[in-house]
Amino acid sequence: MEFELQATDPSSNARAGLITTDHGTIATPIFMPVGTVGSVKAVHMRELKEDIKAQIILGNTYHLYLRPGTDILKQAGGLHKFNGWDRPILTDSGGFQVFSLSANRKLKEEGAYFRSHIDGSKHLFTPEGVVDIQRAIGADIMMALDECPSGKADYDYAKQSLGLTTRWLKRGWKRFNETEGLYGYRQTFFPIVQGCTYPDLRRQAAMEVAELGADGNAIGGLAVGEPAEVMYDMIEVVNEILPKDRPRYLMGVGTPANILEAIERGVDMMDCVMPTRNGRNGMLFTAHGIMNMRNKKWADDFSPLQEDGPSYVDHVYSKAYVRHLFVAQEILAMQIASIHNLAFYLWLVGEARRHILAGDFKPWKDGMMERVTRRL
RNA sequence: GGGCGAAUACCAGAGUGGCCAAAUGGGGCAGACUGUAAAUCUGCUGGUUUAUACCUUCGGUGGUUCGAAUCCAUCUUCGCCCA
Repeated sequence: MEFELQATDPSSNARAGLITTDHGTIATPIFMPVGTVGSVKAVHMRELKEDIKAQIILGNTYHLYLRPGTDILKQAGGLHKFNGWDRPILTDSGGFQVFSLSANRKLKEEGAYFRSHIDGSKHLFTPEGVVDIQRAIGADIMMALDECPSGKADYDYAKQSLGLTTRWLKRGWKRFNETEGLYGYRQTFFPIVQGCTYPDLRRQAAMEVAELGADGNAIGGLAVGEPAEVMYDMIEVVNEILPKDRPRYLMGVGTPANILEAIERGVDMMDCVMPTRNGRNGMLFTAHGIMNMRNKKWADDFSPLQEDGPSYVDHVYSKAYVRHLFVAQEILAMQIASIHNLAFYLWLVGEARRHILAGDFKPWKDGMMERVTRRL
């Protein structure tokens, strides 16, 4: 994987660049739709490409390991062949599941013991094993196994957790360098900076991560309960240290506003379930504000979903119709909402990139902030 | 014409003397959701600007009772059966 830094905004740390993988090029800053089990929920591959204009999607090690399992993925020839997506794929390591399924797990030095949410069976994720699984999945970018503590974790816990994450990182990095991809194309491995909301821990983690010299670096453990301002501060602290010539991936973020703030602070890649999950639950993000499609006020509003929206669903369907579909619990409601939200997210980062290249990102972003946070 | 049964909040439907402003489900309204155990979850849903408070409600009217959605009489409407 290569990264070319193309431009930096004159009045902020926002950057535009190009990531090249064996499955194609990614123009940054980029938002990556989440396709946990190998599917971006409610969205076809064709829609992802043609309507949403996704450049890279996520998969999840935890979910794919449990189902369909590495055996099937190997037989398929990797996830790209299995799900029909021939552009880049990034897989999360399952570190976040260790956090979000915390009721069912136990952390030990050797790895994370957990029970399957599907059938209750017992499993162990080690830093090495998770690399092996991601080799089987065939992700272009794989992630280190980490622990993602709550945004409210105290200092002692955060410090001890970071120690574990760092030791796991070294083991995973070693395994990555000792193995090769199974399907004839290159894979790369991103380490993850943890450290909760504590600047000294974040700095320490960022330095340890930077030392590895990986193709790209991730910032994890944010947007997990801490105030947004704290998250922004942590991004600044970490990005001062992470190398400028490698992409920076802020994991699991976020709202359109979060994304603009992160880009301003030098983040290049982001992912989040918000456009799809909240979309399925009736929430639409637009360039003019946020709409809850179940609200009665849309019942007789026959104007297009978003008149100047980037996706065909914005023009074909009216607000009143989409509200009707949500109220009637029609599957189409979720498809439309997911396509709309993802297309908007991709439009947003595309505009950010355009303005970075043009040198006027900061004023554009400042103007957008009020618009994307407004409640319609 | 006769007999039997039923009428409860937006809908369906419990409740058959006080703990009933009235279960439950649906519907409606609002909120939450950030590396997806989520087409999920939470609240509200007679009125009174707050309420362990008061007021108005269980087809209509009139009774019995300290007290009625619940008992009695009668009327109305609907359903079923007989003619």
